[in-house]
Amino acid sequence: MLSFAILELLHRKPLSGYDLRKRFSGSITFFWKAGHSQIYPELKRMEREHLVVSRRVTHPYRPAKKVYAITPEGEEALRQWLGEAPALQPIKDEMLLKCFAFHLLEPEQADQQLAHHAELHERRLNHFLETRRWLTERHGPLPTTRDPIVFWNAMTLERVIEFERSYVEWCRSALTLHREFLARMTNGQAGADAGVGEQA
Amino acid sequence: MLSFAILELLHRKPLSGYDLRKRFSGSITFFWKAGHSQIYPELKRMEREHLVVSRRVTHPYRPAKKVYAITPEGEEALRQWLGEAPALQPIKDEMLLKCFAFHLLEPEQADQQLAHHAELHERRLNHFLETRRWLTERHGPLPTTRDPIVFWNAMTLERVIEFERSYVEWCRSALTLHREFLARMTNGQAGADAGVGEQA
DNA sequence: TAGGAATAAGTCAGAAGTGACATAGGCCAT
DNA sequence: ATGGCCTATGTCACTTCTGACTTATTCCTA
Repeated sequence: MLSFAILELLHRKPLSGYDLRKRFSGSITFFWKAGHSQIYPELKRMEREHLVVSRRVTHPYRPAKKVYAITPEGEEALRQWLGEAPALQPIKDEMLLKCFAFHLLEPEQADQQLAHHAELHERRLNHFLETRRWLTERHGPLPTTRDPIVFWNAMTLERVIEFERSYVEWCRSALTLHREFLARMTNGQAGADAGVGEQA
Repeated sequence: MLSFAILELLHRKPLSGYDLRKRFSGSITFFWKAGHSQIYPELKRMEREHLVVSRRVTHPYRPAKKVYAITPEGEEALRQWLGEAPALQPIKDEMLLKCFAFHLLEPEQADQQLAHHAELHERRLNHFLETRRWLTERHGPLPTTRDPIVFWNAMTLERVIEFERSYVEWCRSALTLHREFLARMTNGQAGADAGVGEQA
């Protein structure tokens, strides 16, 4: 999988391992991330398999770098992979796993965690919104682009923005519902089903 | 991480490896999944570390099973983990990675993939909605529960339902926008910026 | 009576991913 | 001149995860 992400980036423009590393912890992080300890060995493997070629580039006052470019074979592999329908991603979310177990925690601690997580996602949301602003400034209003690359970039961005937006919303609504739940518990402590009767 | 998911389930009720495996490919799949080749060794490791204890249970007409139960040490570990704030999950989604590269594909192929993916997520959404119906039938309308376990179960479910809903919506809107994009391309082929003028 | 499904428990090789460690030159500020 | 940051490339040990293979019993159906 990582190899295809690399191929896609190299298809746009030849890059060094260092450049790739910056992308995988920067703009591309929306949908894929990788550390440099994964990238360098992967590039070597890909060169062995002729998907990419490297060229040594020396710079008067910088360490030499190896700039990788995609080969026709690499492009072929990329297109082939693109044609296959991806399977559903399994959802793996530590926060949800914890949420599932929150009944073991003091209610205030659960609230605290929800509030904190809302903040984390909101921060990432703002980052994505900024990226969108930046994209719009460079390429004009996105619904009118004529560049397929910009178009699909924008579509990808929309998805992660929507993801973060709905996550933040969920945290907030869970907080509200939890407070209501607690109020229900302290109000009519006696009858186990009092709340149901009141609502009906 | 897997160990905490296991501890949480064992806290509810002692289970065999086989039972756990069913949960990790069934109801619990919303937010965590694991194969049995992960579960069995993990249980052994956890028993070595005294987080769980196993008891051999023989059954007249079934293979013998090992039923695992959480220990006080295990519960302590679970509570401690629960108290720590989880970090943001990195988003890793093969579909989004492909979407980012769709400019390399024939437009019809991109449409096909989006439509197919919408269907996959819709199917999962329907599955979650059914789970919610089932939960409501058993425990009454969720906003009025008095059981913390049911409450947090419901909250977790709400999140994954919202996730799937927004994913399906995104697929559909991307499809629509893509068709508009293509129309814009074939309409005013000549001027590179004709579309912008028309919109303004 | 043969085969399939469900119950039950594993192993193992390999891929993927993480975090720490290692090295090295140049730039800039204190 | 010393320390910290940026460029630049790597290794290594470890954990996690995946998919395939293995074994055994019982129950039901064709």
